[in-house]
Amino acid sequence: MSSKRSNNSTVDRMGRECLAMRTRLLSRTVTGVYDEALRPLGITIGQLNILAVVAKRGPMSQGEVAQFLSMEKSTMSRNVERMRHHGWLRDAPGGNPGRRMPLEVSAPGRRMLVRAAPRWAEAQAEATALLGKRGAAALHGAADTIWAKRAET
Amino acid sequence: MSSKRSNNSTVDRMGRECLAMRTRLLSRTVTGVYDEALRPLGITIGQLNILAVVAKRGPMSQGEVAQFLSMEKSTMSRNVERMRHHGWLRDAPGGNPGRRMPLEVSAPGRRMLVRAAPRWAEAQAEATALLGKRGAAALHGAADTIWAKRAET
DNA sequence: CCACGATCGTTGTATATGCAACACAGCGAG
DNA sequence: CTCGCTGTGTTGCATATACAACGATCGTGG
Repeated sequence: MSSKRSNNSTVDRMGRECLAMRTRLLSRTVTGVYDEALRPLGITIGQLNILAVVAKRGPMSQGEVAQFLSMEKSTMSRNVERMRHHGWLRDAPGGNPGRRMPLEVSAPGRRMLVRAAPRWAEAQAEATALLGKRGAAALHGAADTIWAKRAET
Repeated sequence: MSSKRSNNSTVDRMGRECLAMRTRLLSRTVTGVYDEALRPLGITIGQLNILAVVAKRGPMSQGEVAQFLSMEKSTMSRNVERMRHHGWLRDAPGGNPGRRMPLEVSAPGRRMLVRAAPRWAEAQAEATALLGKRGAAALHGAADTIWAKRAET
């Protein structure tokens, strides 16, 4: 009977304290804020992040972008495919097929960055307000912790 | 020229401070910890959360579960469909077709909860270690904040 | 020169997520 | 009673994510 009670309390904790449930709630909510702000431009926040990274750091292969953002290479592959079709990314000179293919931001991609910047800033402000300044700061800290641990590998 | 510099610095912030990028990194990482622990059982952390909620709170419609977990009704619909096929959830008596259909956890569902409980606890401990106790606590707080705001609506 | 291993990117399959449109049943106004 | 509204769930479509298997290429050892 005590084991049954113990099981029940674990089930209770699963429905109330689960960190996966909570991180996913945060991710859904925050992503929604940005995607709603960016929807008129036809770009998602994930794609905008990739665009900003490549714009800032210069030509890099999609594998390097994936490692920098801690994303799966297959997710990155499909994102790059869509962004190529939109004309925001293109091959940079210097790549060999089957080998590392450096990417760079094209002129339409730079225009998109310029148009998206104010909307991103609004969304960032809204998300910060939603989480509270303390919550937002804590989230930055937690992400930095993860980032550092993933960089070790 | 100052406007150009201002644009560049916004692009820089987009690639470094974006809250969506960070919440999604956290979500991917933490979800991976749980899903890896649960993979031998053939259940995902999202489905386990639903199972735990229904087990704890008794028969409820999928709409109620969706509202409780702040999930889209379509996401819930497809999850419930899969969980029905696995035999973990079934219709509870008292529903009318086209109207609210209460769900309950079946015997196989309860067995799954029992088998998953220790693995969930391990994953919870691993995720807490990954985030650090302070990070985990901050994440709980941030999720509570969001939860409260979503409940208002 | 060739076979092997390492690296990089793609593709198949499955789940998660969101928005929009739809189907369906009950309820209330006229 | 019928029409239209509301609440509930499903489905179409698109993106995000992960894992596994594959294909292509380069470098190296033989």
